[in-house]
Amino acid sequence: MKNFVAEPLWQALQELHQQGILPQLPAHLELDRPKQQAFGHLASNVALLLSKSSGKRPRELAEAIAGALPSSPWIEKCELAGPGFLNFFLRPAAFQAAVATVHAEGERYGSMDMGRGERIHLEFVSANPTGPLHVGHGRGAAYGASLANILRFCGYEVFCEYYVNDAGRQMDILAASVFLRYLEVAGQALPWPFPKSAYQGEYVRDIAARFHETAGDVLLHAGEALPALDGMEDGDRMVDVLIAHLKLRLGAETYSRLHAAGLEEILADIRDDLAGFGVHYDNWYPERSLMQGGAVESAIARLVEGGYTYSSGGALWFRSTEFGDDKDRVLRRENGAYTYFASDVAYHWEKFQRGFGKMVDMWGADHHGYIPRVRASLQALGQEDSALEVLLVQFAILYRGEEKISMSTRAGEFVTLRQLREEVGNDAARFFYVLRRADQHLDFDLELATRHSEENPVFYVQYAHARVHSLWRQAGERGLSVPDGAGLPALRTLEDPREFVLADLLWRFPEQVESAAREREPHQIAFYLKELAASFHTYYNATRILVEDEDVRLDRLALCRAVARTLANGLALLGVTAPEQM
RNA sequence: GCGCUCGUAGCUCAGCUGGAUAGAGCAACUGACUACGAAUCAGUAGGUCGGGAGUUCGAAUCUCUCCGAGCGCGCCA
Repeated sequence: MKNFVAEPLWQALQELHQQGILPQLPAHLELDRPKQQAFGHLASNVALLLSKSSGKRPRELAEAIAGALPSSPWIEKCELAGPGFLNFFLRPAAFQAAVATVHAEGERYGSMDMGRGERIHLEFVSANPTGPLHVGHGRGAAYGASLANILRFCGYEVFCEYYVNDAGRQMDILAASVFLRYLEVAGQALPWPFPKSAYQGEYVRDIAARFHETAGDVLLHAGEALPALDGMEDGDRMVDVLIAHLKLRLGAETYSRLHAAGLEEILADIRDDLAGFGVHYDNWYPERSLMQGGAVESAIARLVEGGYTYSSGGALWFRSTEFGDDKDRVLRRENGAYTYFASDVAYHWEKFQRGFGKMVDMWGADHHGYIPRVRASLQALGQEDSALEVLLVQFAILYRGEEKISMSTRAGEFVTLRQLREEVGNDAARFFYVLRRADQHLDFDLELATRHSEENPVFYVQYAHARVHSLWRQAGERGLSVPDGAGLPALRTLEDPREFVLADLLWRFPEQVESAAREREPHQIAFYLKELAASFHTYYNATRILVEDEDVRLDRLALCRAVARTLANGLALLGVTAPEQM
């Protein structure tokens, strides 16, 4: 729609440029939608921007531009206003064209080819598989999946990946936790209370019980001489002692069986949970494969060859300070083990090797201090700084009424994503999650969400969609003719200002999608949908749609149907259903 | 202490690469169903955009500085 004005405006500017009145043309044209009706449908500030380089006063320049505008079937008039704004008023035909465009493009309305098939690697959630996903992870899932949909809609080829941290110490702690519960299941009492630094959740007990069913008592011997933990502080060292004991007593093979039992079961649960939430991945990337495939060694070898490393205190360090990081970072510890950072360097390098020139990572906001070092490593490995984009997602803060609920995975007192989905439903959860900018804290009040779920904005939007379909049902019952898509009405009768407001909003959808994609902000779609639904409800309450006059009726139905189509397209981007009845 | 993010109506939040009188939803108050779904709508009230200074035709938006909040600063992941 902006092209209706942008093209003639651009012609006028070029005309003045050739005449020598404008020494310089703007890099791009910006058209605003003024808040006040008196300022027209679209406004340009180009005269204000060009006044300096042309040495002319803004109003004088605006006048010249207005005079050079070619005539257009879409533009009613162009007025000068304020310090030098150009205010454009559109003809009804411009709005009527919106309805026809929506119907012509259907499910593809709002899509575009901005990305031109560019490949984007999108990594999100990637929670450690040490327990079920909680509501904080749900936010990342909803945000990432919606962003993937939006980017695909804009012509990008998006590859979604979940990075599985299956190699770290946290997994060892899980294995130890499962083992202790296993002893209890087998009827063997622990010589000390279950450690607080181990995973306490009920799910650990369940995994242990199933593991006992398949493995039997063959691991029991390792529980016979458990290390004395008396007097030891319940913390990292205590679990390390336990892990060391287990590895020694069980042997590598049996230990890895125990390790795998926990990992596989939890991972299966996470996959199932996300799939049920409408979140799909193209690949699940195990951290262990980096180790086993030698990717870590080769990435680090590259850093060493490039002269970006040094040894100190028996450890291998990366000079990340050369690329703006606060301090240098350890890649390989004194004990020879690689750090988590080392595998992350390898992981990002490996993504690049797979042909992804563009990587978008979504991390919890508490990881923001981690960005400079990863960015540094990519630069040291010769990649463009812009190759990696990190989006931070604040964790959701969960409330039950006034009471804040803590979400420590180890303590096991968290609300799972699965529980949330069951309580409020997928639609409400998906919509609610993207109703805020990702980098803002999200207060999620369970009591409100469960008790007053009908107050959730998602119902407001879905209701607007259902109302349109209700019109069709009504028309059918009364034997009235309805537009059938093939024979779209000419839309001559649409001329109510409220109809133009709606049509103008329909025009805005593609612009909003583009903006959401560019800024990586799905919440823009959610806000847009609320606005479109509100305008529709207003129109619906003020205007009778199913009137006797057939021309008017068909036009209004076509407009309503275009609204429903646009609502459905937008909801689909957010992974929310568009019901025809509620 | 250093770094990142943030501070907009009673509450929760929008505000598009600075644009013309700062918006929405809840909550409060007043109205609209013998009418296509009242899960809705119309209206009233509510803000020195944390304080101050600067940049310019023009600042919630950019810069600086204070105040306040959250997070991060490990040979953890």
